[in-house]
Amino acid sequence: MEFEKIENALKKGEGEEVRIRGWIYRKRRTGKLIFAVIRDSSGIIQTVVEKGKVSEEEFNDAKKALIESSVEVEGIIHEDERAPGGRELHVTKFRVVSFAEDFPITEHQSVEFLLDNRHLWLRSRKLTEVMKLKSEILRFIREWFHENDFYEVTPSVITMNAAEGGATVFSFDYFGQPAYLSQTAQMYLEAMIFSLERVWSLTPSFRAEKSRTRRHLIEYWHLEAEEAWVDNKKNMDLQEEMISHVCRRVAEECKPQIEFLGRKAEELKAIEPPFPRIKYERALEILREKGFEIEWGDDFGVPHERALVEEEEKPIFVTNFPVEAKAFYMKIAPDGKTVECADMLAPEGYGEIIGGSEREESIESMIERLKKDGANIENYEWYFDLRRYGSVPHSGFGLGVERLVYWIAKLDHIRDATPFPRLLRRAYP
RNA sequence: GCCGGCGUAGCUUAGUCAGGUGGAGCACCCGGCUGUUAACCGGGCGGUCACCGGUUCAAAUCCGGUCGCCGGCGCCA
Repeated sequence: MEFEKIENALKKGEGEEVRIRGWIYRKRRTGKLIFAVIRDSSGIIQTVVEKGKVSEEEFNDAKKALIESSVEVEGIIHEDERAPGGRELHVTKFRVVSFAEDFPITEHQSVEFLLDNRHLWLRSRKLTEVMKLKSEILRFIREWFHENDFYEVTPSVITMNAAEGGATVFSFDYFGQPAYLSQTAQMYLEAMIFSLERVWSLTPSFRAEKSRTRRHLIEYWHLEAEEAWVDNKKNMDLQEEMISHVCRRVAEECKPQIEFLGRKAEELKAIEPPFPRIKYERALEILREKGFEIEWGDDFGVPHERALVEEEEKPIFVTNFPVEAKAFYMKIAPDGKTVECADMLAPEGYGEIIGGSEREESIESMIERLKKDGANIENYEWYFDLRRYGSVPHSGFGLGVERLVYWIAKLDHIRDATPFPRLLRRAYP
């Protein structure tokens, strides 16, 4: 007999024989009966081991086996209202594959202890559901790019460019030369649009900033796209279509995962184009009406973003930030003061999930802004070549995958959107 | 980097204000129970009170310092 996934075993009828394998999730004993709840990747089922119905040795093994012991179990499915879920497995054969030692995680846990034991806490229901959801979100993202004529490309994560803005980078010795861990693949993607026109990539990105917030990871999965012949408006159209596609597909296919996590499928179904678009200037007015003291030129902090989206049900775009608040590669707008950029802020106060812009084509304008930042112009020569040989209008955007998961899964901290979070004070396990 | 909080058994904690032999629940072990749902009942095992120094007859407790973690801000996706 083949092993059955627990999900399927639970669908079998009264009296049917099944064989499952997994880990002991909970165990209760009462005299001659042992109730062992078994979990595998698909779900959990209560098994009943009764003295006399299995060999003496098997009964004793079942008695001894602690939580998280791995087991193979055969038995008969019975409907019983006393069982969680109304169905259980009456065991005829109980084999312990490996006896677990005392499992350190018990009913009361602190954040610190769970992070120290992340490798074990990944077995919890919550993280299991989040990891399944993340896998599906990535699948839907890939689905959308494929349907919209994008090529998936694989840029390098090791770079000589100390990258954008003033963001801090991790540096290391590359056979005697200084090199850095990438913060963005954007410039490499820009190079590739001249052959592939529409490209996207999924890479790890690294930020050495000492950020201590619930929405920052030191290492995160960065999804970036770059599109030839596309301006900032069309760029926003693409972003809202992609996000809406992912939300709709999650609502359709991941209902058990999201509802376990407290996110209603209807809330995600309601996410569809168009998303509200407001200019930075208008956002300033809204913030001032809400009592913030904020000057033209200031970038938004967490409280500002939260205030802009706390009452929204869909994500919003904030466009046309002041030139001095954004990176050198963003195209300067006709007004001369702002850039053709757009930040997508997730609703319910979750804040920025995407940053995008139309790219500057004037080499002079970029050099001027890079000099203001004190950057070494020589490092950008190859990038300027992209403007020298048949430049075209183009735009792109970058999305923090964990931020998307954080919002969709309604998490209270981004660390739970990734299996082994790298945080300011933690890179173990 | 700044501000705040916390650190007592494997885990979660009481005790710290007001110095005087560190208690409990969970986990684990032993025993009991033929329908448990975080099972229950009885017993047992388990402590460098984060670390270093000081005050005191006496420090988990008071004082000084160090380290670690958490939360918020700043910075950023």
